[in-house]
Amino acid sequence: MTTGPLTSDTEFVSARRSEIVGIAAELFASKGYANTTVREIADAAGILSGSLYHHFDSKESMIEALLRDFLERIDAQYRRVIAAAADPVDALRELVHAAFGALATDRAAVAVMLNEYNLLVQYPRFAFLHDSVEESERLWVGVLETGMRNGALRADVPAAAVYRFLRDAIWVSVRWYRPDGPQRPDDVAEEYLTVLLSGLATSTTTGRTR
Amino acid sequence: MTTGPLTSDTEFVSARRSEIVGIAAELFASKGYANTTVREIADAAGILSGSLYHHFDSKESMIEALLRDFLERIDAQYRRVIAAAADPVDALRELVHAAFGALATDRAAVAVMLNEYNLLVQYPRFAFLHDSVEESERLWVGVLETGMRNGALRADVPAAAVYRFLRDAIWVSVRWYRPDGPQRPDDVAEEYLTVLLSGLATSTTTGRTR
DNA sequence: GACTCGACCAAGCGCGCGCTAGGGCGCGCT
DNA sequence: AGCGCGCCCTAGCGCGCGCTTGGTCGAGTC
Repeated sequence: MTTGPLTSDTEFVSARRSEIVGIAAELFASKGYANTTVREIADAAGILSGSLYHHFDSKESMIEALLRDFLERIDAQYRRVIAAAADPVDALRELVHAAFGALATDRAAVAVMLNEYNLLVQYPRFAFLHDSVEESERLWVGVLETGMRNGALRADVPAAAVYRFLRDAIWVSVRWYRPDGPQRPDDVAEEYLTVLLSGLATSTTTGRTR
Repeated sequence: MTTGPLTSDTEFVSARRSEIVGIAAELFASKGYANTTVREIADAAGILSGSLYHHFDSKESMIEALLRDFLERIDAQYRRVIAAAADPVDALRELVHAAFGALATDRAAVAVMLNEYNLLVQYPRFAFLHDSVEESERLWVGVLETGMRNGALRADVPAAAVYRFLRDAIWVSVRWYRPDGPQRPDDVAEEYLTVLLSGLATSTTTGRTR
């Protein structure tokens, strides 16, 4: 490594390149990957389209860089909060907060992940998406199952189903969540957790099965 | 109207046209609208790309026909189950079942709606999407608020937030739900309703607020 | 038998896309 | 002063896209 004493041991990428990834991310998030042209990305970056190819060898590698970076950071974050949690319910709470936190700090990346995952994951180049999603599932399901075993969480619904439910409900709220609005990510997380843990019904509700 | 005595009073469209809409829907759902070419749609229909333009005047009008039809039917379905319900909780249960039912009968349309809504709604031509989504929200929120007022549902979370949470969690399950799998739509609906109404926590769980 | 009409074919146009090749320019290092 | 290199420009290639135009064919109607 010849990145000098001030850089970390992670691979060095130019600041300009990271900046362009962020610009592309915003466009991908708002109009979709396929509907975003390299000319639009270049315009937004203040350069010509050809100049993008000094930093990337294709449009695909822009979205790849974006998603690799995001998934790596969210995975590290999940591991951190699980390690620091006192018990499974606490871990679950912190996981939900972490996911909503990502909604604020990485809004564009979450939107791109949500919108383009199904398309991209079909190609070998983006197999890492599938790996990362599976790894997250392993972490969440582990927390849920521990909670079910020790009786803190109800065990009559499969942990994997609960996880899918949660993940989707959280990620998809990127569609309407506005970071400049009145609600902080932690507020939304608490709202979700309230419904998730205690349920919508009151004690007067009859538990009929239809 | 000159559609003959056997057709309903709804606008007549040729059977072939409807068939092609269905074929296009599958492609739009699996690879995205922008990534589906008119040549692929024509191939799947067994004709040449130019021949599509006998039935439609553009690729856009195919997705428009698909979504108009779907939204009209789901709206009618929502109204039907609300009118037939005995109380708000019953209505909520039936709404959830209806939404999951649409997942089975109109999988492609739901997927297209989920994936392309944000893009399409920006164009005046697709303003009807926004109208229809607002109408659905009105219906669901009405049910939720009635339930909150009469004490059957907890009232400390805004009805609109609960609705968004529910809608998203249900629709997005089109990403993993397999109609040919072991789970019937009603099974999944019951699983969702269990968590939704009663919550994940058991009585031993402490209700800490972080 | 003449006519209509819905369904499709044959051939290809023009545009905008992702991407390329080669060159210019200034900053920092020696 | 000279050089290397990171960054960007100029100019444009070729392909695949949505869509068009004019025509063919067969079933139904009187």
